[in-house]
Amino acid sequence: MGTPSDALEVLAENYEFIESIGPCLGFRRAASVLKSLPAPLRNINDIEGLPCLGPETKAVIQDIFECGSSSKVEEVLTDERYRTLKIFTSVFGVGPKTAEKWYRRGLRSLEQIVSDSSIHLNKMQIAGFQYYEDISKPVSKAEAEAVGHIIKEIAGCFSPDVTMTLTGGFRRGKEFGHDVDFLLTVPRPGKEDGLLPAVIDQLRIQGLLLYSDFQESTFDLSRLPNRRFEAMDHFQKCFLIVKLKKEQVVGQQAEQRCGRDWKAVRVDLVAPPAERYAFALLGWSGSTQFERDLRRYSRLERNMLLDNHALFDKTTCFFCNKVIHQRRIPMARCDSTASAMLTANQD
DNA sequence: TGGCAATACTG
DNA sequence: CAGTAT
DNA sequence: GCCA
Repeated sequence: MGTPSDALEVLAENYEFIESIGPCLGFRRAASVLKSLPAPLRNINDIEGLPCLGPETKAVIQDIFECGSSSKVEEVLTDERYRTLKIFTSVFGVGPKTAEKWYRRGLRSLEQIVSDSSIHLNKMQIAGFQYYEDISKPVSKAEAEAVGHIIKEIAGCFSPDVTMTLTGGFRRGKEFGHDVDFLLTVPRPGKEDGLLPAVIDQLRIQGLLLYSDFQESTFDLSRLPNRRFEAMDHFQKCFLIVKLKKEQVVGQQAEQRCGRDWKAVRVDLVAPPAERYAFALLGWSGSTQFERDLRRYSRLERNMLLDNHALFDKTTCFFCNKVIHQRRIPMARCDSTASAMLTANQD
């Protein structure tokens, strides 16, 4: 669409495709700032005083106000290379490098890719093509909740006191997403270890598991400036594609005769130790741009290192653990607080 | 003019 | 290590 | 591309 932030995102994506990371980030931040505004821009003067909006982004926004579109953006949108890379990178497992490689070989469509026997796809890309129709469609909130019921049911069998939280875009209030993210925790320390393998096994047994990539991620504290805690923390996650039966989705009729009664959905599950829940929640709530800016702010402005597990103070060489005594803060207030200094937590 | 989030897995 | 994922 |  023709909103200024969409236009800036197009330019950001184009710079990503030509592997020009700087301008890409510049346009991404600018787009995020516009989305963080309480009300849409009325005219070009409204950008006065906003961060991350310099001469280049201003010109684009001005063009949109004056002409209804920006010629630079329109040019990108009609560019064959941009259009092709956009299609290629829309496949799960295909990034800018692979897309570029295919483009250079003269390939222009997904049909050409799948029918080219000299192309060797990895496991992720095979799943990406196999379920492309489904997983490239947006996931509705109702679908996300239906997936939630399935996972919660299974996880509850493993451990009745499991808690499950919908994160990602849906936690930020979005009505649609490209995947569904859940955080799972059990109060008993160490008990979370077997959780995801058990969930994955059960999904497989029920015939609902279409793709699974399980990751045992180890958080190595000894790598930090502080070598006093030699502890290793871990933190499991998995990237899945699951079969969601349409009858499980509230307010949706299984359409008979023509076609399947299910849809493939991308699902990410994360199982941190209860003690790490706050950091995991922060890290998995997004948006991508918000997470980047938060980490950059931690490091550059506060001399701290933030990741999905912890916040480390480089000045005192201590981990900041106060925040694990969680307070319930509405997302909206988190966002506005943070976006006062950072760019926004919107997509 | 340098720097742009940070980390884990696959092949 | 390069590439993709989050 | 924007900023420190």
